[in-house]
Amino acid sequence: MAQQKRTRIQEKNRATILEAALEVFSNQGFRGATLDQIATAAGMSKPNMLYYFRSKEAMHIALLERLLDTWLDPLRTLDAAGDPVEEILGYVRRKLDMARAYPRESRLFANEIVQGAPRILTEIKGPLKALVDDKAALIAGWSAQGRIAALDAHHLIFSIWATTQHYADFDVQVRGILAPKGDAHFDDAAEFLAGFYRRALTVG
Amino acid sequence: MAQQKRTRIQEKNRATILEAALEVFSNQGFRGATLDQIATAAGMSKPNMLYYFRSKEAMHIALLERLLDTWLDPLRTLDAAGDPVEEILGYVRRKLDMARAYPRESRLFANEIVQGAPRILTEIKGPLKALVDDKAALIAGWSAQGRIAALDAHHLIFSIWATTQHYADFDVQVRGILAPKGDAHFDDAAEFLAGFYRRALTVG
DNA sequence: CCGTCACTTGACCAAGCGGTCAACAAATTT
DNA sequence: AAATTTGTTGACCGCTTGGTCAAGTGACGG
Repeated sequence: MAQQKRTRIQEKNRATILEAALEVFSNQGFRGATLDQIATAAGMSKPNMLYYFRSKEAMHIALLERLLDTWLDPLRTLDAAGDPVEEILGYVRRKLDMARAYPRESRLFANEIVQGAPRILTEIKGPLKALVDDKAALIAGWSAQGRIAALDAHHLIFSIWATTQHYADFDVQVRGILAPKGDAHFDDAAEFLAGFYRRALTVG
Repeated sequence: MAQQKRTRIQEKNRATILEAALEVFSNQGFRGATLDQIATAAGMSKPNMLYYFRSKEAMHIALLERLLDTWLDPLRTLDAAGDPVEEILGYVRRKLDMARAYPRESRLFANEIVQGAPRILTEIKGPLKALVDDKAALIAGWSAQGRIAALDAHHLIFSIWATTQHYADFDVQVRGILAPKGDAHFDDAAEFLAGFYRRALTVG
């Protein structure tokens, strides 16, 4: 049943369900979400929803799998041939754009990790670690050549994840503190991070 | 009932329950935690536990209240009289020490915020915002005087929160990627962040 | 118009949940 | 040592939850 041909109705309904599940899971967490909430958000009956996904967990797994792919794209495009500082700044910008465009995906991921990543730990230790190690080696090379400041590449990547995803995951806190300023805090963050990382990376 | 005299037994049992509740809430989130889990962790019966806290939510609120106080201490000690760069670096170090010493508290807080901070939004918009605005003004002053680089003080504070709490909240991810390295990643993080923030803050 | 198969749902169920209660045990006061 | 208050728990309750099932509807080829 893994890779069967799917009808147009199946394609559409599965997409509708995942959209609704993302909305609910990202706001309430896995345990906090209920099938009734998701069914209501998807505009269909609960049994019908379970006709497309055999369980609540199946929806969650489907979402996480779909997520990891797109989530790592910004890092994949880090180019060994480019200018080191500009490459890393570009990565920061792409990651922040992603947090702005897909905050629900970011929170879904955060929820999963904070609670011990019970469903994607193997993905983290496998493909994710492999990609990060690869790009960290690239950055470490730049650092060793003196083309960027001397720093630990893994922790640099962690800091980029942390500072960018923070604006999606901790959105209510950011808004609460920045209030009554408007919705421009993502633009302000982009400007701040650009200057910040440029100074931190530039050698000498 | 707010500030009644409490017997020694009450003092001890309430502490035991909160310790158990912190353990469970920080790992499973509010909805994911069950009273039975907490009661088992606390080594007492469920009704007895509810004799000390009238509801699950009461435990959660008690934990969050206790948390916010200590959580903001590192920021409070930011001293206007000190050297700007060293003061901020000291804050980074204290915040990271806190993430290392109290990861459960950090995850409890993260869980709450990620899911919209339903129980502490007023605290965030009130006392937390007040303190942050105060210290941000101090940092902005340093920045305007050219004693640190030109940057947005609020976003600097956000970046410090993000980079330090990341090591507590996303611990499994950090470990998964850094494996099979040992437990020294907090020390590595401290070294990385020190150099990183020093370069980012020092004026050109 | 019949058979088949994808699709849909109201009604239902068993398990897990937060919380109550009555009865009992242990301290503490008198 | 009686009386009263404080601490403790097994049994239970009503509700929510994830998931099932039987019965149905609709589409479509022959």
